[in-house]
Amino acid sequence: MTEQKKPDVPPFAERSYCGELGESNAGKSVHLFGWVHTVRDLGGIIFIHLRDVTGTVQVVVDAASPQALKEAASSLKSEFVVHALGPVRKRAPEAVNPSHPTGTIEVLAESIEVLNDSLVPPFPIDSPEQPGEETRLKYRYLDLRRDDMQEAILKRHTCVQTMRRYLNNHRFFEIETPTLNKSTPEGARDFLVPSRINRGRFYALPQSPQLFKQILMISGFDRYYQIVKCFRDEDLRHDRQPEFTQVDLEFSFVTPDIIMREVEGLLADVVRDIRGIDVPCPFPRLTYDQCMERFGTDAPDTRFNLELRRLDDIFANTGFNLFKSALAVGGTVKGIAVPDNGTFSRKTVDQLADEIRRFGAKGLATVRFTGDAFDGGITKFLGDGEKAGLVHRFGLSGPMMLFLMADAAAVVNDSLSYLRLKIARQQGLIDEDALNFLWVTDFPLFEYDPETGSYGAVHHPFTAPTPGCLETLDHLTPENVATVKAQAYDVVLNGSEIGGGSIRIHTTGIQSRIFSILGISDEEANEKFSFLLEALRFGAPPHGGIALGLDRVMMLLLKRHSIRDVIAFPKTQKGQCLMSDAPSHVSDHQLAELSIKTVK
RNA sequence: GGGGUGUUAGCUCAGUUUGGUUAGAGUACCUGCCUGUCACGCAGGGGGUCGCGAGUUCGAGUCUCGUACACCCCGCCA
Repeated sequence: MTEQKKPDVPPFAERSYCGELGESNAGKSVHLFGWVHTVRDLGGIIFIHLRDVTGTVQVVVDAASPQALKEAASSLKSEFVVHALGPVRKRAPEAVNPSHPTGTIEVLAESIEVLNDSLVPPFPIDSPEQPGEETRLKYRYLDLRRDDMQEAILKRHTCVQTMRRYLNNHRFFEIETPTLNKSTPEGARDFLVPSRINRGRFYALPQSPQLFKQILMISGFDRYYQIVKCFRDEDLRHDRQPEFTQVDLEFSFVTPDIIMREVEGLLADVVRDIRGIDVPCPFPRLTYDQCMERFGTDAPDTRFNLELRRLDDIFANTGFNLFKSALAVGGTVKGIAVPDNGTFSRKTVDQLADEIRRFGAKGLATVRFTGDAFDGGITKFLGDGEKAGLVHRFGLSGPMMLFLMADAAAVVNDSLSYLRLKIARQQGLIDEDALNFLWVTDFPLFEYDPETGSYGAVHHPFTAPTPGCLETLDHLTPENVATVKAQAYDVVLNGSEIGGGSIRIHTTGIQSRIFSILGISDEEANEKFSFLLEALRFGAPPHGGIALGLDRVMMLLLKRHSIRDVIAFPKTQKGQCLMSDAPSHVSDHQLAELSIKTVK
């Protein structure tokens, strides 16, 4: 409507950013390009909050403005893309908004040009309230405009920049590995990609660049890293997507200790840049066996206590039949003691007992310690020696509620570790600002499957045993298998595994022995890993590495509840992208080219 | 493969226990008013396949069965 002469192309090169304006810019005329965040039309005066990637700033069209400008301003709607031009000015003291980063200034509009209009957005961009997951994923481009998503994506950028800087400074080389690779039946299910040129053959997307990074060590690039997508076709969880990002590291001439120190330095830098706090290094370390004993899990949350205590000895001669029979068949008795804050009614305890049935738990015994005596629950089954044992084992002094279980070790550990976390949350024992890193070391090398009578690799088949366990390999039994430890380590943050790695086998002799224990024949090994096995014969250096889950690290550092909230374009639990509608059907022509027929 | 929660206006949610008049609220949207707002305010207005499909019933948002989708969990994830 205005007759002002405008250049064909707005002066993008002279752009200023909304969120970077401050009192030091007062008097300067600025060109702003951004989205209309809010419009407040008071009649004679109109306030517009304009938003770009740096934040928002108030643009004001005051009563003295030309009528055309006032009309243009009052016709603005949410999410219109505009070019605003005008001088920055300090606000009057009574007009300052201290809760806003740019609240001390505003831009007095001299012109406002609509570069593009917008439909009414399906949900508000300016509200901290999140729409439903489905709506957010369908309109992901709008969801990503919201403040918390902008923060997540930008901090993720900061995180990878920090990591690259650290790794570059520590003599790591960033090297790419193939995405189209060979399928290996071990581990997770592969995503397959049909080959057009090679009819009937398939590539697999990498579950991790494991073999290639080992090959790079053999090639002499003695420190490698890659921030890389990995793919696993398994069911999704809040912390598992079919494609996810690993920070993948591999070192030559290395001990677990060297790797752990480097990862500690890397994560400490990231935490400093993302959260602005210093993480104490080195991180605490626990062995796998210690973890299972004290927490019932290999990824314990150490932000609170409520540790598990083994009670087998106390109940060795118990008259309580449930415990007696569990111990008789090789089970274990463990328990946790929780401050009794009066919330443990019969109903809440029954509810907890019900929740652990998913782990196979058949029951949950409780007993209350009042401060000087036991009361309720299984009190009547407890002898004096057992009572004294419990007081001593748990260090009971004040009122406590004891949760006791007798069952197979796995059931007891799964159930009690779940209860430990659940009760800690209920009682508010967890400091949500804390970042408790932990190394878990000395994992078992193998796991025994009684159903098939075979051994499997806990980490992967290239993991080196600890030197002291080599002899046991020659007479391995289901009884002593747990004593064979791997040079493998996980890094845990607040009860979530955020990374894991190992020292690799670098000689063919040991590798063959491991394959044979795993029931992998020479032919099979050659068919699957021949290039690695052959490469090991050409002067493979001692090497090892680790991979960190970038999505999980970001989720935890930003206190989000799902890795979906730190991934720009995540998939739903059924593996679909609600925005692009992947996966989709393809044409018969495409299938024919690939020599593929689908079955109903 | 299994268990659980949810699905009502564009969005966030009440209403479902105990079936019963025309299904509500906040917000967003539209119209008008408003000269310092920043969750602007005031007045008015439009907006519903109660996820979908069957069934029970005189009558279903509400009860039953099936089903779709989203989320959480078990299995799975070297």
